[in-house]
Amino acid sequence: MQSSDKDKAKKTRRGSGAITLADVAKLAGVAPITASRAVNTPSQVSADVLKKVRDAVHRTGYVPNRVAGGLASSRSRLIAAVVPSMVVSVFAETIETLNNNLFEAGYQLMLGQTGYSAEREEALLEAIIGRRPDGIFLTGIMQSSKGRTRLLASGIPVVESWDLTPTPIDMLIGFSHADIGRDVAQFLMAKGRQRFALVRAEDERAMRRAEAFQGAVAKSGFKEVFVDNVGASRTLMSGRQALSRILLKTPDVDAIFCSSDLLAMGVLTEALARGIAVPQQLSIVGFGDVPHVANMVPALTTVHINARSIGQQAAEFLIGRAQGRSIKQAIVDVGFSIAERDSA
Amino acid sequence: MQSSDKDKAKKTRRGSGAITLADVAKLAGVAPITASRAVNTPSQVSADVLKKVRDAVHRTGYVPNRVAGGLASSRSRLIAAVVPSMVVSVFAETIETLNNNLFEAGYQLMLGQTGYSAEREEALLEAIIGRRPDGIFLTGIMQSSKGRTRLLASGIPVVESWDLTPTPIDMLIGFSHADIGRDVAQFLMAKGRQRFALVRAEDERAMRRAEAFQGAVAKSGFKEVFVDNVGASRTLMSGRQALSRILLKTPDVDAIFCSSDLLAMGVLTEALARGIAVPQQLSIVGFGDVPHVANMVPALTTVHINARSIGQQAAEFLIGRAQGRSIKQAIVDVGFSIAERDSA
DNA sequence: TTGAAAGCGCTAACAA
DNA sequence: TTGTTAGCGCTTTCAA
Repeated sequence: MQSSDKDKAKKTRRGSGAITLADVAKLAGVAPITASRAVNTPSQVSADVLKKVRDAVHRTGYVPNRVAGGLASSRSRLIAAVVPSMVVSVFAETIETLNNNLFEAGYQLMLGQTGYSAEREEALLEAIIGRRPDGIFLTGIMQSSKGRTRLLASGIPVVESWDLTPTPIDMLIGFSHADIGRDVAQFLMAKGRQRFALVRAEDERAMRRAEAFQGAVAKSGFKEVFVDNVGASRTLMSGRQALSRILLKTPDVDAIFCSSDLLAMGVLTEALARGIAVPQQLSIVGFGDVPHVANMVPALTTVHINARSIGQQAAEFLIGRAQGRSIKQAIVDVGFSIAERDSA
Repeated sequence: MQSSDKDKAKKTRRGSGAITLADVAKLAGVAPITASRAVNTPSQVSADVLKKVRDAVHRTGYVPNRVAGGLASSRSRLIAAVVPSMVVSVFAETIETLNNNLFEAGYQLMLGQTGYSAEREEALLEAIIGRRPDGIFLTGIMQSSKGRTRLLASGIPVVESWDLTPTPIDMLIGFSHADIGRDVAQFLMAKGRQRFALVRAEDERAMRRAEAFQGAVAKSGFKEVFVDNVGASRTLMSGRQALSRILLKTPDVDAIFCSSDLLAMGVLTEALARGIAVPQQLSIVGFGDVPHVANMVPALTTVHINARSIGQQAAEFLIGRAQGRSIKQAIVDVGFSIAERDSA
C-alpha cells in the first residue's frame, strides 16, 4: 500500500543499485531508447522530449554506464597504451599527448607498463584484449610472434611506435635507430673525435643504435668502440659509474654516446666532478631530448625525438580507425635530429 | 548440407564476431556457466571438465570479454587514477607503482589528466564514473563540492592523496604542505640564512607551502619573503628566469625554496652560470626529490616525498575495498623529510 | 520522431 | 559438480 512508484513491477534480483537509463526514461515518461537518443544523439529527438529527459537526468544525477553501452554497441571508447615505464619522461610526454587528444575526442586511456619485461608484456596483452579497447598503442614494435598473432586475431587497430619495421602489425609511427647510431657517430667524427665509447641500458632499441654507431666508427678505421652496458638501471648514478669504468679501460676516450639523456647527464656530472672539460676533452651526446636538458649548463647535445608528435599522430590514427575511417598513410617515419648544444 | 557446425542454430543479428565463452563451452561440450567456472574458478570444476575447457580455450584462442563480465558482475576490475600531469616525475612514480601493484592483483589502470585545470577535472570525473571503476585514485584533494558530491553519490571507493584534510571523501594518503613550508623555513633559518625568496608554480598546494614558509619567516622577524610565481610553466628554464628576476628585486637573497625540483634545478643552473656560490652565497631547496637530483653536482637539497609508497598504499586500499574488505585506518599521513645535501 | 523487441557476452541465483 | 534461467544496462534492428 505504501510502496513508492519505483517498485511497481516485480523486484529484480541483482544490479549495482545506481540510476539507470530506464529510471530516467520512466521519470521523463518516454521509452528507454528515446532517453538514450536524447542523451547520445539529441538531434534525433524533439525539443519537448529533450527537455524532459534532460530534466530527469539532472534530477537523478544519472551518469550513463559506458560498460553496458560498450557491450551493446561493441565500441568501448577505450584505448590502451603499453609503455615500458612512466618515469622515463620521453614516454610520459607521448602518453600525455596521446591521452589529451583521446580525451578531447571522448576516449579514455588505459595504461599498461611492461617494465621492459617480455613476460609482463604477454600478460598485459591478454588483460588489454580482454577489455576490447577500440585501439592499442604500443611503445616499440611487438617482437614476440605470439603477441603479433594475438593482436592480429583480436582485430583491434594497433599503432606500433618508436621504431621502424617493414612488417608492422597494422599502423606505425617511428624512426630509425640504426640511422641515429650512424648519424651520431658521423657527427662526432666530423668534430674530430677519435676514441669512442657507448653507455647503454639493456634495451633492444639502444642496442641497435649502438651497433650502427660501432659499425660507422669501424668503417672509418677508428679503434673499437668501448661499450658499457649499465643493465636495467637507467639512473643518473649509473651514468656516473659508467664514466668511471670507461676511464679505467680507455683513459683516452674523447666522445661518449649514451642511450638516454639521464645516463648522459650522469656522465656529464661525473666528468665535471672530475674536472674533465666538456666538450673540450670529452664530447657527450644523449638520447631523447628531455625538455630541461636544453637549459642546463652545459646544455646537453642530444638526439631529439618529437615524443609529443608521436602521441598526437597516434591519437589521430586510432580515433580515425575507431570511427571506421581507413588510414591511407599508416606508416610514418617521424625522423629525429641531433640537437647540437654545448656538450659535444 | 555443407554448413559447418558453427551455424546450426538460427543466426543472430549482431556481435563483435570474436570467440565467446559460449563457443568455448560448445566445443568443450559443457554449459557456458561451467566453462566460465573453469576459466575463473578452476577449483570449482572437475579435472576432466577443466581439461576439456582449457583445450577448447587453447584451440580457439579465446580471450574473456571483461566488459561483459564486468557488466554481469558489477565488478569492472578497473581502477581510475587522476593526475595533473604525467611528465612531473613524482606523479609518474606514484602512478607507476600504483599501476604495477594493481596489475599484479588483476586490476587495470585507467588514466586521466587534468592538466591542473578544474573544468577538465569535472569532465574527467564524469567519464570516469561512467566506466564504473572499482576504485578511484585522486592526486590531491577534491576541492569542488560538486565533484565531492558526484564521487560520494557514485559509491565508488576513493583515495585522495598528496595532501591532508580532516574531511576526506573516503580514504586519504597524504602529508602536510603547511608543515613542509614551516620546516623548510626553520631549516634555512637554522643555517643562518636571512633573506628569503620563494619560486613557485601556480598550484594550490605550492601556495600553502609558500604561505607557511612566509609565516615562519615573519614570525622570526626577518624581512618579508620575496615570492616569484612562475605561473603554469614548470620548466627548468622558468627556474632560471625566476632567479634572474629575484636578483633584480632582492640582490641580497641568500635562500630560495622552490615548489619543485625542476624549478630548483633551474635556479641552481642559473646561479652556477652567474658564478654565485651554492650553498655559500645562496641556499637552494627543491621539492619532490626526483631520483636523480641526489646525484647531481652539487646535489640538491630538497623535500623528500615517498611517491612510491603513496602509490603502493593506495593500491592496497583500493584493492582491499574492491574485494569488499573494510579499511580500518583509511587516513594515512606518510610524512616527508628534508633531504639535506649540497645545495643548502 | 518514437517505440517494442531482442540481444551484446557474461555471471548471480537457484536448482538438480 | 553441473546446469537452467534470468538478467547486468545499454543499443541495434525493425516497425509504426
